Amino acid sequence: MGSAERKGRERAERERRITAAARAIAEREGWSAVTIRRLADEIEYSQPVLYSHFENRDAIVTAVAIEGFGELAKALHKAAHRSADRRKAIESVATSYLAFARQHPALYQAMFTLPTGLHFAEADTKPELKEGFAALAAVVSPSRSDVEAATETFWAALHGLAELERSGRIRRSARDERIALLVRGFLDS
Amino acid sequence: MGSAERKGRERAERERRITAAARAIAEREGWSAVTIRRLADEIEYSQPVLYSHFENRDAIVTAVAIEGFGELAKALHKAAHRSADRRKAIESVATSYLAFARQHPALYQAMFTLPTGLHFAEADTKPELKEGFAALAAVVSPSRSDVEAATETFWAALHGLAELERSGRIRRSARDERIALLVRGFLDS
DNA sequence: TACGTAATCTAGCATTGCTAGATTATCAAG
DNA sequence: CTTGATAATCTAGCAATGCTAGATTACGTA
Repeated sequence: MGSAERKGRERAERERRITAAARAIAEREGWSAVTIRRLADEIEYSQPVLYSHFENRDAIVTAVAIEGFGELAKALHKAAHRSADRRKAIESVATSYLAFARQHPALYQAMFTLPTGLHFAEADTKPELKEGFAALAAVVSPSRSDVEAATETFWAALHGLAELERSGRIRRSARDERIALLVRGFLDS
Repeated sequence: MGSAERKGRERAERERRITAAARAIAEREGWSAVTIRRLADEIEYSQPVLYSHFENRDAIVTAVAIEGFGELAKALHKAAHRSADRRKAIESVATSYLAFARQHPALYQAMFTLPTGLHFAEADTKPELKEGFAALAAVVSPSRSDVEAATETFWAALHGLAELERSGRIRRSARDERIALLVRGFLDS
């Protein structure tokens, strides 16, 4: 009687479709267009069904955000291994980070500026969240004693650049110049 | 017949009360508690009156944000002149910036993460927005040729630190250590 | 086949931003 | 002082939102 397993699979698949729809709509029309009714339409179920998968709307945003952290971690890991030269590796990671934020603005927004209740540097931190941090740490400066603080600072700089660029508060034209400055600041151990 | 002037003053005063109420409620209970009905109650007028002052809710947030940029600029200017030593000046500015973000979280949110349609580095940039940038620029490195890019990068780092700290994604305990790292990165011209 | 449970839906509540149209206050002209 | 036009303000309501109680249907089991 594998019907329970089948139901489980179908449930998981439906949940996947919910987050996928949320992400797609958000990326196309912004998060304010992601309404429960709209998602219900998209998956061809009634609204209450969504609440059997997620506690509330924010939980859907959170699910998308976690997905995003996984993808960002993968991208950063890849970028970190593109060169053996430390300077080039840092630069590659920085460029990748900013490209990720630029190419998935709604996803990035879910990860960092929408209320999700996701925390780091705490006991219940999800693995997806830790991996990205690890990829940054690996490239910052494996030798220095203050790896964690240095990684946090590097991450903050990248996040700030991503945010200020997205909101049109720093010049898009000077992106490379800023990356160069940032990388230089993190080179001299 | 100075009644027109009196009406103008009363109107301005009412507008001031609207933004003040919005800011106070936001700082106490978060921006989601700032509803038009609530503000109308607070100023003891009906809801439509608010729309004779602001086009919509976002415009009220924007007004508060501009107020915030003015105050931040003042704080940074003051911090920049606290020491003649460049290293100490930078450090003072960085510390002030982060303290400002920490002490007025809702205000800072209005300035940077809520949709306001405020831009920089553009023609219609408001003076309040430019002044803060100028205070940062003054301290970064008046000698180097790339002042603007350096200032943007410094600003981004500060903004990133403020945001990641607020959302609990970097350790509060390591704040000073991160500031030290940041300042060192921006010292060697 | 009948029953009990789980899955799903219909219908609705309260709250939101915003607005049309009615009502009241204001003030110059007669 | 009265009148009438204009400006200021309010009442009442719309459509959309997140969310949920209670009815209905589907489904596996005895």
